[in-house]
Amino acid sequence: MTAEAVFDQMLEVTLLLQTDMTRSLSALGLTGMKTHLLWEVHQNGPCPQQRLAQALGVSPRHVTGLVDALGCDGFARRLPHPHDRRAVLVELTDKGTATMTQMQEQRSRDAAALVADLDARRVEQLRQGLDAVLTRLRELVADADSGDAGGVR
Amino acid sequence: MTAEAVFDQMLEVTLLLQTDMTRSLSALGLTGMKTHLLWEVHQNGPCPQQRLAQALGVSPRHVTGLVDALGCDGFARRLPHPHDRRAVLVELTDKGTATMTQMQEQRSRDAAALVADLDARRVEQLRQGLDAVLTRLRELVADADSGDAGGVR
DNA sequence: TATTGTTATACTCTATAACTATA
DNA sequence: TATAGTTATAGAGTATAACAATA
Repeated sequence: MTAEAVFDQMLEVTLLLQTDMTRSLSALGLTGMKTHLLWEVHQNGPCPQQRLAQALGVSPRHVTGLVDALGCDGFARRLPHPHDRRAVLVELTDKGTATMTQMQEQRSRDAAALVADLDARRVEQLRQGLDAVLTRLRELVADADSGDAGGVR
Repeated sequence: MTAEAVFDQMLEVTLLLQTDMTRSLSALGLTGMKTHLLWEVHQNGPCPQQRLAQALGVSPRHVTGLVDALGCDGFARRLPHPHDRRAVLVELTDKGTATMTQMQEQRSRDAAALVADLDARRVEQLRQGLDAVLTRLRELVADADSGDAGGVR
């Protein structure tokens, strides 16, 4: 059935995208989590670790380790929080900022390369198809979520 | 640009599919790797660990651990190899076979649910669009591969 | 001598709990 | 008393290297 073909394709996309991302990040000495953290700080500016832990959905302890490692590799550093002496702010170094900027540019190039074989009408059809699938997929995941957490409902 | 919208959608598909898969597998006491191993054996029948290591792209040592864990949880077991006393064959238990069969059925249901909002023509358009994107994506990944491994060439 | 699998060891990612300093 | 972050500890997942049994 065609539905299964589409599902298989999406699984392959998932596999390839993940493989490629893991590999290109590890060439920079980064992991998905470290990159996610860097991305948050790049988007929102200097940020206390507590908030990063919530944004990334990991433990505060884990953020300590992440920031330690990113500090070691020169991507980020800790600043004293101006009003709360318990907290620290994490900010990007020049290297961290440059890395995030390059990543954005690379993403644009990859996006263009991916649909290079399709004319504009086809790309738009693809976008609409993926939109419908994503709507359903979000529902499926949310259902499983509440089923896990909420029990009977 | 629309190309970037499509790219973002594919990233979201990747994220959702992976989140959902990790969660539903862990409810069964499985990981992606263990499931992949089970899948190989389910498809190809009893199999020496060496071949599994190559199929999964992991170290032989890792397969030992995987098979130990799967044996512990009753999904698979080791058999003596009939012709080579160095080797063992890994085969599925009834529980392992039943689990793989259920997974296939669930996959069919999920595939149908995902495109439920689209008529057959739209699904076919989506399939063709994804096909073009996948062709490019495979190239991108393969290029990065040879760039990593093969050097200048 | 080459191959299959295992024992020994280590590194990364991630979590929980106890503790310190500050609010 | 509550909050931010760190120290201590632990458990997956994965790798390499050395070793045993067999080919």
